[in-house]
Amino acid sequence: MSPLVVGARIRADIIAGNLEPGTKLRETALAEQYAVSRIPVREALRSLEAEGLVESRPYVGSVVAPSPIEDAEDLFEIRIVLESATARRAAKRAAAQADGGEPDPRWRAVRKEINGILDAGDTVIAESRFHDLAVLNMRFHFAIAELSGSLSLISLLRQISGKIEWLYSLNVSRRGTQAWPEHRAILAAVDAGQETTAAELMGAHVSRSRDAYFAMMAERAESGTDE
Amino acid sequence: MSPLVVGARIRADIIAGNLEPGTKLRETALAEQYAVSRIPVREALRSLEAEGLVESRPYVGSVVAPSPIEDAEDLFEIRIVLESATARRAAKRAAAQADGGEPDPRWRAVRKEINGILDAGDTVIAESRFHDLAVLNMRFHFAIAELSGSLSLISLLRQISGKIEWLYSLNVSRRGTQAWPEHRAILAAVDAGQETTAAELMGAHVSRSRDAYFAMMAERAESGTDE
DNA sequence: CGAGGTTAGATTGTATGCAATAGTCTCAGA
DNA sequence: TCTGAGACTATTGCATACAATCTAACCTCG
Repeated sequence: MSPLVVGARIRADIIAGNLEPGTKLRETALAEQYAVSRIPVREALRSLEAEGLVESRPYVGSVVAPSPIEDAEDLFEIRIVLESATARRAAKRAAAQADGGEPDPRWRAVRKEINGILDAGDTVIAESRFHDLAVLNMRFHFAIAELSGSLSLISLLRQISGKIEWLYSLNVSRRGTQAWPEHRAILAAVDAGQETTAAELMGAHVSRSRDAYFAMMAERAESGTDE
Repeated sequence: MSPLVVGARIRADIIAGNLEPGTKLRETALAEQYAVSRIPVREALRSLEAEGLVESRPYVGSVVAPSPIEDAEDLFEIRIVLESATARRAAKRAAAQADGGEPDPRWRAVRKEINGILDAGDTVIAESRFHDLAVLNMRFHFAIAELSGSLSLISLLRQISGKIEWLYSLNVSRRGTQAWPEHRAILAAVDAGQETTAAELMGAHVSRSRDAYFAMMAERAESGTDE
């Protein structure tokens, strides 16, 4: 087990629901579970605390934060604005590079990675592997954020997407299949340097994602088990 | 020197400009500077990394992140949506409590703290202590977020407000004096449980703050020294 | 003279052990 | 029986020590 990945494991356990909100996170227990010492565990907890996934109090300990279900609407609204911004900024940088601005070497690498993501998504859809599609979806959105060149926006996306992912964890959405092709349109606008178009497409894309989420929740609520 | 406060000290040094972007943050040096061991320093760096104030790479180290000046517009836009949400949610909870819902004991404490903040702001304005006003301003906005009862929104505000503060650090804005009375109007809407009014007032409030920021920047740009 | 490998130094990552604190349980007293 | 004070225990906070890794200088070889 790699030691720097402890944080990712705990985060995954929280998002997947293996660790329910309110669960006390004892450092020694986690250290033993992941076969490391308490030090990496503590650092992981600090990161998760900053992400809002756990709550910590000095000399008392850390507990899993309450689920963000109550905040779903607000989180989506913020995400719409945030991701519109990343798309707009990415388009702006694309245009700048086309005009012969400073040729960021990482740009081409990320841009190439996106092609791979999109192709992989097509394959995964053909094989109906929905969980993998969710991962690819996240990677696409983060890659666009990386193209924006703004560390601020990237770190905000990290924080908010963790919670959105948590929202979705209960039941995997099947919207991905229909929404996937929209990514290519967004990317085309980015490549063309069309800032407003890129922002609008991304905003609409995320907005539809939100609508699908709430439609799904409503359906779930009707179908009975509200526990 | 209290040891848990190391993170706050480093953050303050970054925001104040004592540590310029790109500066390498060596753990031993920081530990010596604050008279603690490397452990609390490392935990602080993890938090700052999650906040986007520091960039870290394994076995290489941490450097101060680039200033978010380029992202000012996007950050303000996100903040408008975010803080409108906190105000709306706070108003919603106020109405729920008035209707005899579960009486959160912390609510009254925070609500009382806000009164103190507002009064202190009046005093500070009378004495023209602008730096203290900026601190009180932050505390007001965080207190409203706390009334919203949403940990997700609070942690997002923490992250984004750190960057907004960084934006302002170069030259203290004087808008605070004019904007301060708006806080009472926002609070009144919250207390009355008027969700949409609270959200709109907060949105307009933050929006004017943004306008003031850009006006100030434009003025600075005209007045010559662009470095 | 340049390129590539190699070694030494510095820096980060982790483990162990001890100190400090909070929560709890017990027990005496009213 | 209830209340409060005090010690006890579990857990977190931190310092020291060692291992792993990166970077840069240097040396060798073409």
